[in-house]
Amino acid sequence: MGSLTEENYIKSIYALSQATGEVFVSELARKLEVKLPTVNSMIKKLASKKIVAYAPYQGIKLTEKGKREALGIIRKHRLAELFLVKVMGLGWEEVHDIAEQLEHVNSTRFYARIDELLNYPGFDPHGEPIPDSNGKMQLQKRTSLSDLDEGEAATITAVANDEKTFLDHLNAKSLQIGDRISILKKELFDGSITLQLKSKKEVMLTHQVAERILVDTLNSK
Amino acid sequence: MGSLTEENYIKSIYALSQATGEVFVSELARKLEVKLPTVNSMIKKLASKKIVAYAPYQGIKLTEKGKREALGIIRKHRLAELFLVKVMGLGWEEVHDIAEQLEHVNSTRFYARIDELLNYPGFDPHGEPIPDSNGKMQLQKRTSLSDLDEGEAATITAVANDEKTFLDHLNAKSLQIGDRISILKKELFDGSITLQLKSKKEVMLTHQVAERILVDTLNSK
DNA sequence: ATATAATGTTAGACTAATCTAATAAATTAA
DNA sequence: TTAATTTATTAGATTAGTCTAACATTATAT
Ligand SMILES: [Mn+2]
Ligand SMILES: [Mn+2]
Ligand SMILES: [Mn+2]
Ligand SMILES: [Mn+2]
Repeated sequence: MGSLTEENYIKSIYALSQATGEVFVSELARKLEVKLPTVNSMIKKLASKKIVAYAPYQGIKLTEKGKREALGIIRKHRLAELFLVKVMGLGWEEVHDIAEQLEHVNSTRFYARIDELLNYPGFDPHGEPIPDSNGKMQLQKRTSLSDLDEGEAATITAVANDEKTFLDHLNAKSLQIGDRISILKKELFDGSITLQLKSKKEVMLTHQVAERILVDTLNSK
Repeated sequence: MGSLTEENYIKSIYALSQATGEVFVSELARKLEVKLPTVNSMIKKLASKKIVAYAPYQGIKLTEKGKREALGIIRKHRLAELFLVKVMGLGWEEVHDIAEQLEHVNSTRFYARIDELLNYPGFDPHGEPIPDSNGKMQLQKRTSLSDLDEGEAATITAVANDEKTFLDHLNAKSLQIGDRISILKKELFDGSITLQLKSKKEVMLTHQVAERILVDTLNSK
């Protein structure tokens, strides 16, 4: 087990690499809100621990060991979030910050029990897959709501952002995971979208918001 | 809020001061398993933050501010322990180490919710009083089982030690908080004690163990 | 009352994690 | 293909928390 700081680097490298595969020192510095030389020296340390592969001026890549560590932390984060919602009755908009702390708790027993109480869940409150204890997670299509065309229908499966301000916004528009929606209108000018909910209510979303909502277009009725 | 390290110093100072009022640098060093100069410099820092009062070669005393901080941490520790037992179904012998980590979680919401789910409990799974959000806790008599005489009866109200090995020992002897017991025999030679449980079963305890069991002698029928 | 033991302090060094300033390499644009 | 820009590295400093070695103070025991 590394330090809390190391864990946060590993988690961020994993998150950034999901898109591209490789991560640059500058990206990581931006994400972690530290300066470049700070990241540079931490990366050297993680490289010496065989958690990342790194050669100067090349990108950073997690090793298998690094990936395993990352998935372990992500597993704890997501289990914690679901536990906070399902067992403790907190809102999906307020659990991320607490999970940022709980993900560093070192106790197999604690997390095994959470997993058990939740009946080995596959997804967190934001629709993100929860890695199992071997790091395997269920696949999911991640189509952005902003990529749908007028007339199309879909089910909200996840959100690409855990921040309170974003989720408060969705709460205000009464959008939740699992909701069936259809696209009434898509503005060419600014990409904003008008949806119809199952309740027949109409909601307008800016492109910024829509692109962070992930949907499944299978008519899973 | 101080750092995790500072919080651990504050908690230990509080614990040690419960008996004596004043705490010596050496005691604290022993408890925290660090060397004297380490404590010396940390104490200077805590003094500059007005968390302790300290003059060289005198004892360390928590200020009001320090006491408030200490009680806040103890509150979180004990709420966490009870939550782990009552809501998560863990054993009283395995919760202390997890609570050592959870006590540093910084989230009013998390702890308010635990408090609420447990219905504002007064005591933790080891019988220790839980400070309320103002730092007030219920008084309790703390008579040690080793101070009772032959023939006396009492109810186990608390244990003076949270460690797994000790609690595993009590589990093996089937002793629990709330159990009514009576003293059958007290050996003068080594202070060991033989008890009778309500189930009529007899158990022998060494002095070492008996002195860590706290009882209430009121014949609370 | 002095020696011995126990306890506490100071000085100086180390590691982890951070920073700023200076420099170097790689990329992009003119 | 040189210049400008972006990106990364090195050097050196800082803070938190720890250590060892040397010294100082206080308490205790002849
Ligand atoms: Mn999250
Ligand atoms: Mn999430
Ligand atoms: Mn405890
Ligand atoms: Mn306890």
